[in-house]
Amino acid sequence: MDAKEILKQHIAKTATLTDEQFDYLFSHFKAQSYKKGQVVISEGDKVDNEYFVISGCLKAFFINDEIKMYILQFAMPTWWTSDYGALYNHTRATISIDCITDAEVLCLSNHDREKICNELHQAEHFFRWRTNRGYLASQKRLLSFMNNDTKARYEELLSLYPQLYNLVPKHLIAAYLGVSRETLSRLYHAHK
Amino acid sequence: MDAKEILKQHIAKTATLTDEQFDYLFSHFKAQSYKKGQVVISEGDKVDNEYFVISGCLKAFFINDEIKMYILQFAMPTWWTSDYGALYNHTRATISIDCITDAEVLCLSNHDREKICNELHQAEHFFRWRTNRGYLASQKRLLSFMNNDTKARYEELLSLYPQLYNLVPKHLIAAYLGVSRETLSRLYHAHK
DNA sequence: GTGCCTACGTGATGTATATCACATTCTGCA
DNA sequence: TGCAGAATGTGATATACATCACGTAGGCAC
Repeated sequence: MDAKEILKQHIAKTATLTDEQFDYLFSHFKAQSYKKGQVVISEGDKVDNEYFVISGCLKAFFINDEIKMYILQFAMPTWWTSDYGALYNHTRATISIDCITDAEVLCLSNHDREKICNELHQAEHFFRWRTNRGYLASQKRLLSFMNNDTKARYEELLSLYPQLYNLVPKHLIAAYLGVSRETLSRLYHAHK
Repeated sequence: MDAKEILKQHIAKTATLTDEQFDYLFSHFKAQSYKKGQVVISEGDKVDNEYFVISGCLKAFFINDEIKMYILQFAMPTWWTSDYGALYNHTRATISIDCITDAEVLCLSNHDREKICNELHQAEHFFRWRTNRGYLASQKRLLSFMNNDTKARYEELLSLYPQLYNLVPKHLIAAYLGVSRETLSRLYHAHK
């Protein structure tokens, strides 16, 4: 299945577009390939695009003053990613994004998204629901952070995304869970 | 300023509606008054409405198996609140909402929101941006949780909402920060 | 193959915070 | 006004986790 078809089916779950409308929408996306390790958005950058993942795995992360990294999102196929704070508010990036594996994405500029949302009611409908789901996921993760200990969050992550365990190095999983790599290692080996 | 005018100005910041369109939108809201301590949504309830706060302060919270409470949101005037997971997915409430002070709200049913979004492109635009902002706030709080210690999060909360300090009991602030009330008390008295 | 860099494991130690227990102060209201 | 319950302060102890230090194993360049 090619990128266009993947996006089409993804959107069809939420919004009803004619083929012509989808073709018009799709004409604003730009395909892009990245190699493992390549940087998509770097802290301080001007942010113009958001990215729809076709294949591979990216990470969106924040680096604090003590050079500690926190991972906000592992972006897998059919996920959207960007520094949305910077994108929506036209500020410089505080979040960086790079590729954990080789990856193919479709880029959509902020300007074009707003233009299309304005032109096509159903596109606006789609993007409203996409954000709804992101909001719910974010709130769920926040609750999990407050309520569960590290071990429970680790098991929750792996049961949700079993492919992550073999795909990404453990210190990145630790950075997602917000614990040190040492603690994660001990947790993993402690219980059988 | 009455409830209708407050909602009108709130929406006008994001979307352009004619007076007729706004009147039509507003006709779907239902005004409601609550007393301090009154429950709006209780865990296990069927959730049909979301709430736009006109006056007062509500809290949206989660109670875990060990009867510990975590506060997801203090809902202040011009904020929206509900158990959005239950509302969007038509499941039973896992989040409860009650009133910290006497409060006035405008209720909007999920059914009516979707109907209006379908009928009025600008309404869909408004709700997309409302959720965008909620998503960004949630992500920011998640990052703050991972990156900052309790004291920094406490100061961040009070600098963002100074009125909270006198409005809500400290054990609720602790439940928002995700620490015990004892720790919050010690933190507060430790530094000067 | 040699050497280097990255990932990963593991022990020792320090620290922030939870938890339990109890004292004190505040507040609504009968 | 006085009282009960809620809110808050504070000490003692336990614990999860960070941090530092060091060791090992695997992949890749040359």
